[in-house]
Amino acid sequence: MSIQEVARQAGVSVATVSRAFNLPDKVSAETRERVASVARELGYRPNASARTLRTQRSRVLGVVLPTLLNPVFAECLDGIAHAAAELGYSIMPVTTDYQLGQEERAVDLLLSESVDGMILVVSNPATSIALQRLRKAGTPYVLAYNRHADHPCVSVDSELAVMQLVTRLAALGHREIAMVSGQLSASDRAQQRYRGFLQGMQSAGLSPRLLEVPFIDDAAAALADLIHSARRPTTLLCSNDLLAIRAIRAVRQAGLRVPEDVSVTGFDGIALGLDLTPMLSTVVQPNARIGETAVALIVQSLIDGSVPGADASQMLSHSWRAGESCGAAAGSTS
Amino acid sequence: MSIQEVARQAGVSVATVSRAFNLPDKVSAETRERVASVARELGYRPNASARTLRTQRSRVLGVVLPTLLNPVFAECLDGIAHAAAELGYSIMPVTTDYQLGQEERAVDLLLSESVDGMILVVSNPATSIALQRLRKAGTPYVLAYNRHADHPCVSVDSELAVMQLVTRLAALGHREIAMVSGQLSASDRAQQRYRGFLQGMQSAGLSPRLLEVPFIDDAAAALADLIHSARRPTTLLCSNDLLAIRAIRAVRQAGLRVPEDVSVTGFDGIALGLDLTPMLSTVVQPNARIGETAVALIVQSLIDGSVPGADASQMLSHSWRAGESCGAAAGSTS
DNA sequence: CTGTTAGCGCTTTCAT
DNA sequence: ATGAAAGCGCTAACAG
Repeated sequence: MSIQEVARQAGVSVATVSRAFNLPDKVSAETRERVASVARELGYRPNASARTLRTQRSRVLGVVLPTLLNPVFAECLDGIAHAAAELGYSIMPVTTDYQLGQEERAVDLLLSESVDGMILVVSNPATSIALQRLRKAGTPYVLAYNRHADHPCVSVDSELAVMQLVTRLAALGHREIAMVSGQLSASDRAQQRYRGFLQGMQSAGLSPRLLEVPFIDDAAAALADLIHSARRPTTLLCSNDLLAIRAIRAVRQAGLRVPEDVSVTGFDGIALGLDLTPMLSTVVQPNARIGETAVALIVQSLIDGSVPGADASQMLSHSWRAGESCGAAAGSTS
Repeated sequence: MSIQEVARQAGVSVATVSRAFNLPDKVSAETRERVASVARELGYRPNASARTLRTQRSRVLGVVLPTLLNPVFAECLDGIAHAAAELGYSIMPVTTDYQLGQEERAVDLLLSESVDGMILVVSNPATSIALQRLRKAGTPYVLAYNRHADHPCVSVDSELAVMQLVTRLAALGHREIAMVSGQLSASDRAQQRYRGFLQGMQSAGLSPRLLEVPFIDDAAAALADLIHSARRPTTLLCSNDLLAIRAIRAVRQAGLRVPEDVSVTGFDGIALGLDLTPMLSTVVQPNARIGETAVALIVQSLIDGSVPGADASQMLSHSWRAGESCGAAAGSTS
């Protein structure tokens, strides 16, 4: 079912059929309707590859993200999908499973697919080879969750958010606060959150402790050790919600209560946290809006014919969900 | 950066460049390497649209699913993404937000994009207009989670799974079992699960109760009512994990314990359920494998040059995750 | 083993 | 308002 066939059956040229769809007012009403009706009858669907080849625009946005198994990214992708659909774009997501090599493969793949732009969540913008190649290619791109002075990024101020959180915890009487994080070297987000933790603890005059859990599957055991350690933390400040949920379980498995014995906080604001008992106390990122904003940035640049620069970066505001997994420090009078 | 440029710089014809990449053994080693090195230098990337237009194969699989906000579908899409990547395919997902109209739009869009095949989760295969159109178009497709005699489906035997679950509950002394479901008319899965419930209850000689929650946001209130009703159920058998998680919260908000006072069971087997406390007792579907299997079916048909028929349907095995949210009936001696 | 060439379906000047 | 024709980048006969 090509445009040729429609043209033939409608008794017009292919150019007219094309115009009837793309530049309706350059075609007489009569012709336009005849073409439309023939097209409908034949079930004609314009061929996107041909259009892409001819116009050099695909109306597809590439998305590179670590995994769909973490609801943070699923929520973000959902936001991307909606915003893209709204603006007439399709999306082509590629997961990297947190593997650097996959980032490059993903970018190459998407460049081959002639995507008009890319949204990516990389491990570390400062060192990403994929990003260098992408920039050289000249395809518009925006980073999500990442934060770096040389690239356009949509993110939240993680550092500030964690500092505020530490302040809040200190006010609740917590003095033994341990941060629980995935591998710090694995992502700039983790590092930013950790920096915020260090600063916050310093401001509060508290000494920081860190539990780094390189492999997520070891989290339970590592957490158990921490909970049973000599100076048991009164708060487990987790670097993300998934970790926090595991931490809550670890605390309870140890026979302790959350938040009465140990407070647990998360970071991400995944929707599921709202339905847990105790409701997850966490720093909420506007995940869907991060995705939507990234799409808006890309599409705007497509309209302008520009490429988003670092100055296009947007810092979206985070918020605190009080939840129920965080309370006053045990034995505190506050 | 086109194949022309590479050809020119390498001093060969475009055909030879094309061969060097796609049919390496039809080209002398020397030429092949020269082409490869020129291509590398120039950062040449074959244009997928041109190839698609020429070969009539895009190596893209379309995916139509309700939402990415439910981890079930995110897990399935993750499986699809991995299997597709493994086989050299890209994916183009479209979400429908459970809206019938969106299913048609999604299918049309993906047909326009010349996807080689589609994997879809529709509301109801029996009545789906999108499916009719898709079949007429002749593009290979496979349904996931859906189940229907006229279409190729990858699913689990939901009916059986719920029957088995009821039997298990009855053995634990539960007699007041209420099923909690989303809108039954909204999906064939919900209906199948409900049928399994009815059959199981009948076999056990128990009288079924149903709480249908049309709008998920009303779940909390509706569940609270049910829990405070005259004959409080000893088990809330939920139609999916998200509902079960909300149910657990509702029970606790009512000042009751799970599972001591009320047992709660789910259906789906989302990974997060493992980390909850109590760990979610649920019917586990192999979500990633459902996606992988669907991909395998499509790709096989692409190789065969066939279109998967209903006889290609696969029923994957489910399992029961005992978890901790389901226990013996209160006051039961078993 | 390599080159020439047609054409996939579409948009877009340039004419008329 | 409409048509003719070129060409986007690639692959696959076909010829040599």
